[in-house]
Parts: sequence; structure tokens; C-alpha cells
Amino acid sequence: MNSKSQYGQYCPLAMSSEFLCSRWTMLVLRELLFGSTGFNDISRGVPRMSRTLLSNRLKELIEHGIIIRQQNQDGGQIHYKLTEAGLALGPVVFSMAEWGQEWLEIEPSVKNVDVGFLMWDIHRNAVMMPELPSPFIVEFFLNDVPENKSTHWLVFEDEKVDLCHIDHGFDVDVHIDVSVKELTKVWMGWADMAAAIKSGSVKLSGAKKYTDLTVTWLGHSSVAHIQKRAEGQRVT
Amino acid sequence: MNSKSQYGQYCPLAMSSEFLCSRWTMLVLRELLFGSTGFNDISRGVPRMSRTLLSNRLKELIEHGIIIRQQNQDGGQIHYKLTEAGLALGPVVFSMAEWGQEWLEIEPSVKNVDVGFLMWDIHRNAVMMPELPSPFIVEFFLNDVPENKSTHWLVFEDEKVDLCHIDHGFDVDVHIDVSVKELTKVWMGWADMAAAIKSGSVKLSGAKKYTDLTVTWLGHSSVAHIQKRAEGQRVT
DNA sequence: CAGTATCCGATGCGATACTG
DNA sequence: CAGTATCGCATCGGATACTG
Repeated sequence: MNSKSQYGQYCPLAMSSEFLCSRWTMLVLRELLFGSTGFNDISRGVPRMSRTLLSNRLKELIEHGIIIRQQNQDGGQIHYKLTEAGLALGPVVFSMAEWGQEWLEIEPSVKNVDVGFLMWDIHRNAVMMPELPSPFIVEFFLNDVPENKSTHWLVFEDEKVDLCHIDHGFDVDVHIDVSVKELTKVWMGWADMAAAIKSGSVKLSGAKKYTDLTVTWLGHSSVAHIQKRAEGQRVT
Repeated sequence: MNSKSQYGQYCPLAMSSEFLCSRWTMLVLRELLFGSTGFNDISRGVPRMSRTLLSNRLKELIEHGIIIRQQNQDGGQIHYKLTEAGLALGPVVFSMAEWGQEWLEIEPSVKNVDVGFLMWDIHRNAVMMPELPSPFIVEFFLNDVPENKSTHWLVFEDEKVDLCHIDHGFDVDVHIDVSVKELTKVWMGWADMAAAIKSGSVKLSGAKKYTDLTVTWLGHSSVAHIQKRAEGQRVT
């Protein structure tokens, strides 16, 4: 836990970056800003971060007044919640994300993608629709990863969407067969879903009335609407 | 030089923060955004950063397409210049600085301040005024630091302001006697100059027509206009 | 679910000295 | 002015195992 001034500068950028710009911290903040409050939920948003380190980072953020740790008096769930100052970091986090979406080259991003994070990210932005039955089950088959990580289910039910990676013998409504890379591109707005279906890189099956709505219930990343720069201008 | 993906996330925030959120990097970007292009100028803006590390960081930024390294064909000065993508990082850097100015507690910031950086920061934002003679010499005496670091001169001449820490027998127009802490507060907009003069924590001497203009030629930090939160709301 | 304790290897980075 | 090479320590953080 490091809280001594490293930079020796009163500059607010220096003071802020001393604790904001440490490994994983921005991603933890992203999770909090997206609404996760439980330790395990946050952890699922940063699957490659060790839980030990997450624990330390949360403590640092508490120390700095960015979050508070709450527990119901009945000893229930523990919630990490952003303070007012923490919420005010939204523009900082999003401006960095938006810069990346606008300027970063695609290929480096889709290399070495963690499937757990991709599915977690999709699940939390999936869109409930009145047209869908309840439950509505979507099975993802990711055709380029080891078998034990290849199948995931999205369960739309009771006004929320759950993510599952264990087969409970679901009654599947829509099945999606796609590579991780292609799913990532479509999800991020870097590729067009209709074109991907037409080219065969996304294979949908199920009742047409549901597969036709895929673009809608699948949703997009929260920065997908930002236009990427032309290929020659992008950076890595 | 680390260029392998650490986070395993396609998320643009993750991709960006992998190289933006490393030690010193935001401060180097600040220097570049403020207009420094030479190695030594940049280095003076981050005096506690080792030159070795600065050299490495600049290389990383070049690799990532954020800056380019230019040298005149006559073998003159070397200039590091932001690319279009690099310039686009302005809002990211400034949003973090603005957050800090609005939310951070003052006291931790004014502890352990590097005098070299303070004077460098002041010098590059000092304001040329037609009312001033040329040269116009301001002598700063920082009354709470070791003698060899206590005196600095600002030389307003030929449409530019130079900073000097060696006595060239200047013909001083205005003398300022102040502590580093108080000078920092006034400079950052955390204290009022007029009040500081009245209370005696800033002691000005010299021709009245020049000392009366101090607030103007001294200028303020670029984020000084942002209002700090009330004391109870601030964080560390 | 929500963590903590301990170990230990990797690496980040400062200090110092040197170069064209 | 604009760097580079080398050394060596400190700390960061991952892996693993354990707790209430």
C-alpha cells in the first residue's frame, strides 16, 4: 500500500495519477462505474487480476475516498460503492475509453482476448425485450477455444440476464456459433453483424422471430457508437 | 519495453491504459501537450524522473504512435512532437487534471513539493505584458528551502520568459519573498494573492507600477479556474 | 461469498558513469 | 544537448493455500 508522494508535484494530474495510474486500477473503476458492487462481480470483470491484488486495490480506493465498503446490518452482501468523488471519475475513465475506441488499431485488441471477460461484458449489456419469451436462452459456441471454455449461456429472465458456463440442460432458443475474434468485433462495433452473418462467420440458428432480433438483444459495447479512425491514422 | 498485452481485454480502456497508465507517462504527456519538445525541456517538467526512464518512455510513446522524433536535416535540435492521435489525448490528460483540481485535498499536494518543477511550471505560463520593460527581471526568494535552491529569476525579454537559477547579477525589478507552500497555493488558485500579500505571507518589493501587476504577469496554473469542492467533500 | 497470509520470482526504476 | 549502459535493490504482484 503505497501512499507517499512519488512524483513530488502539487500538480493535480500528478496527484491523481499517483493512485489512478497503477496497474488494473482503471479497469476496477470501470467495473464500479458499470454498476458492479460485489467482490466477485468486480473480479469477473477483471478475470486476470489476482484476487489478492483486487483486494489491495479496493483498500487503496477506500483510503483515497473513491469508494466505500458497505455491509447490511443483517450481515449480508458486501457492497463497494463509488463516493461522489468516485462517480466524478466517470468522465476520466470514459474519455480514455473513447480515445481508445477512436484511435486504436483493431488487430492487437482481438489477440489474446479473455473469453471470460468477453462473455461477462456481453451479459451485462444484453438488452431485455418484451418480444422475447421468459426465460429466453441463448447458447454461445465459441469455435476457436478449448472445449471446456467454448460454451456459454445467456439466460434472459425476470428482468435480468444471467451468464452461465455450466450446462443445466437448457432449452435453447438461439444458438450462436462464432469465433471469439469475430464476436468481439461485432460486439465492439468493429464489424457489422448482418455482414458477418451473410459471410458465414456468425452462424445463427433458432426461431427466425428471435434470430432476427439478435442485433437488438445482443446489444453493443458502450463505446461501440464511436467511429474508429481510418486505418492509416490508427495507432497501437 | 513491455508491449505484450497484460490485461487480456479487447476493451479500449484496457488497451489504452496498458501504456498510458504506467509510471510518469501521464506527466510526460502533460509536458508534450504544454508544448515542450526537447529532451531537456521535457525532463525539467519531470525533475524526479530519471533520464534513463524518460528515454524509455519516449521510445514507448513513439512505438505506440503517440509522438514522433524529429531532427532538422542540419543535425540541430531534436524535437518530440505529438501525432494527431497524441494530440487527441489532450482531453484524457486534462480530464484527469480537472478531476484532481476539483476533488483533491490541498494539504497532501503541498507537502514535498519539488521547487524545480514549481518554478518551471510558473515560468512557462508567465504572461508577457506591454506595460513591462524589457528585460523585466523577477527574483523569487523561497524562504523555506536550502539556500542553494532558494533563489530563482524569471527573465521577461524578447517575447519570451526564461527561468534561471544562477545569479547573473541581474538588475532586479521585482523581488518576491514567499514560502514554497504559499507560492504553490497562490499559483494553483487555492489561495488569493491579494489576501496573501495583506497577511504578509507573500512579501513583494519593487516599483509599485510593477508589483501592482503581479497577479497578471505571474499568471496561474492552467487549471486554477476550476473551483475546488468544499473541504468536507474532498478526497486524498 | 468475501476475502487473507505467505512465498518468491520478475521487473521496474534509480543511481552512477559514460558517449558523441 | 541528447542521450545510453550497467548494476543492483526494492517492490510489485502472481500462485497457492487457507479462513469465517
